[in-house]
Amino acid sequence: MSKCTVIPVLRELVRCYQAFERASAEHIRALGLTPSQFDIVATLGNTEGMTFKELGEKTLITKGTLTGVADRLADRALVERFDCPDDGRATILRLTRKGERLFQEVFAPHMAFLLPAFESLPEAERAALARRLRVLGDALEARRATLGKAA
Amino acid sequence: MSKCTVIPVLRELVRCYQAFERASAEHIRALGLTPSQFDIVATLGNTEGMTFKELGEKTLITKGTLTGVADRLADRALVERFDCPDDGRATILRLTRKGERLFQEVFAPHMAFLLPAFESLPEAERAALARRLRVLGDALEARRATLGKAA
DNA sequence: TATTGTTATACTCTATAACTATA
DNA sequence: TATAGTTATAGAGTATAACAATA
Repeated sequence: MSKCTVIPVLRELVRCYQAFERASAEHIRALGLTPSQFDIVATLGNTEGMTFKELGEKTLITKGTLTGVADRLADRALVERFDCPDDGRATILRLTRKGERLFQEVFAPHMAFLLPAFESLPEAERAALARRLRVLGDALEARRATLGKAA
Repeated sequence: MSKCTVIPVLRELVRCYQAFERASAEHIRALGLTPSQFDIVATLGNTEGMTFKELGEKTLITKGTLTGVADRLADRALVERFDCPDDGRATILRLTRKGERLFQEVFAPHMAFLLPAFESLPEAERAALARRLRVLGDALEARRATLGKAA
């Protein structure tokens, strides 16, 4: 019925995200990181580290792939593994000091670069946008959860 | 200064997009298409076809990669190439009848599946969301355009 | 000379399934 | 038995640069 108001939202969501991706891509590659590697570094930033399982859930990267991505970051001494004290099967991945430094050195300039774009919306509208994206995001996650149920 | 209202928008944008991606991924893979291939099919859907150049601009896929993705779709007879009448250098890619059929058979059910999630927002809010995403997307594109200028 | 698409290369990501070690 | 992470494999995507044909 109201498909006519769904398509525009979807189109703008994709377009807006892609614009963000595009604007970020050059910054990321300048660091010598792939998008997946950046995803990991960004997710680990400002945390004490987390298990591969958690990391996989947050980044949409499956565990087999994650091992390889983590290996490449570890080769560059940006992340390190250590045993999870709570569960002998689990491994925790966290940024090394070098990784922390990269994260800090990169994020501030990156946000500063993006900031003017976000200022195209007045503050109140930004808040409203965030709220609605959250509602829609929750609904999309709930919708997906129905997939496993009845197939 | 107002970084505190930027981060939430960014986080929700990413999360919402990823929720959409996740919800779509299983549908797409059920067709035996990769995300990039789906991207091409979706972009070509309801068009007369377009050049590789246009397709690359719309999908963020670089020309070298595009050749390979198009080849794999052509192997499955979902797309076909023909010479651009206006420019001897250009090649137009378009959906075959089989590709059109796939597009039609896939999009209606896919939208029908996603629809309930979008109905989590009343119609007026959906329209507002689309408008703000558009403003932000435009601003992000404009921001990116400044990159090439002063380096 | 510049542009369109292809080719070649080298690497990364990806899904999947089998494997290990813990639980 | 189930779960966390690794390994192995085969295919696909990716950036880049060199190339042919056309503008």
